[in-house]
Amino acid sequence: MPDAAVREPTCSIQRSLEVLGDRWTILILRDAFRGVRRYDEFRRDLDIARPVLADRLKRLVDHGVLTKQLYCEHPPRYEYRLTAMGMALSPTLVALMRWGDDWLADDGPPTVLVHDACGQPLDQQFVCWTCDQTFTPHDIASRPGPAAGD
Amino acid sequence: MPDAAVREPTCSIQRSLEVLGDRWTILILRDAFRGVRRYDEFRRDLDIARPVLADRLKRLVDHGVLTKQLYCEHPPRYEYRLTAMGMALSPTLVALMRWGDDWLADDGPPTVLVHDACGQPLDQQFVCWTCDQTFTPHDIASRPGPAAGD
DNA sequence: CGAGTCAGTTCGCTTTCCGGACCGACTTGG
DNA sequence: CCAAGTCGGTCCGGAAAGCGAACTGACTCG
Repeated sequence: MPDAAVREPTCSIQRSLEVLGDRWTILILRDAFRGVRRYDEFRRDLDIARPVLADRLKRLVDHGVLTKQLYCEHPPRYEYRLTAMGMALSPTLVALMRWGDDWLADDGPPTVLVHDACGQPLDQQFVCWTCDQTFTPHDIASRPGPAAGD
Repeated sequence: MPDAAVREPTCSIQRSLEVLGDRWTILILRDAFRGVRRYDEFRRDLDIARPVLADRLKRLVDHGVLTKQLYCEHPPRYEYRLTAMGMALSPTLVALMRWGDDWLADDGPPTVLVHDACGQPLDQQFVCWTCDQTFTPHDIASRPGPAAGD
């Protein structure tokens, strides 16, 4: 049995958490998906301390999840928008929200996500395009990928 | 002095984060999905400080995400297993993992999740059962749910 | 009997987090 | 021109959380 000395970031969940692994960061992104873009808007909505918000926004920009765009020249004012990388977090946030809906919301979901085209509630599923079917967590297996260490 | 009742979260993401919103908690759950069940196994794998692990396991058990089951009478030994509530976090962890794969893993994914039945990589999609189709984040809308406050 | 395992708890120390105060650029009103 | 207000931050000291090391206690194994 080899020692656990080989503690490298070889896990994608761990890598993701290095960017998102903090209570405020996820809430900032939730707001971003809702359309919030400005420093003060985030601050008022989240009731977050100023230094913490500034730090989290900077981290997210540094990681490429948000961009800082000039929207006013005099005085210089910026807004924070989701990049493609940020938009790609949508499934994660949706999954988190649905879990809260299902297991923590006694009175039913406060907000329901729907398919824009028809207005019906959306579902989130694992899909196999080969078998052309959806399936449950129990039918998931895992195998080493291209960057498998050992 | 802020009233606790007013600050009660009306957002399912926020409620979820009250249970999961901590770097270690997610990693513990990742290990649980991998089949890790015992205190010392978690500790060695995560290289987490003992008091922190004990606290996180207790929190997860208190919230109903894990159960503590006796697996040895003499001496009494327990193992931590995912409940249905815990298993329901699967889409969240899969989404996190895939995001890391797509945006943070330069050399490709270290681990690939596959459909157990056929061995082909799985996909995760938003599904509308009314329109009988999958769709992207851009086609999501939201509306107030049953528990919409104001 | 002594060493080892498993599952914790207790104790200080250190790092990180947080909220309030402060800062600077600019606009608006008088 | 000066005063007040807004926006987007930075700085600082106290509070909380994280951490490693040591200790406990119930058992097993040789």
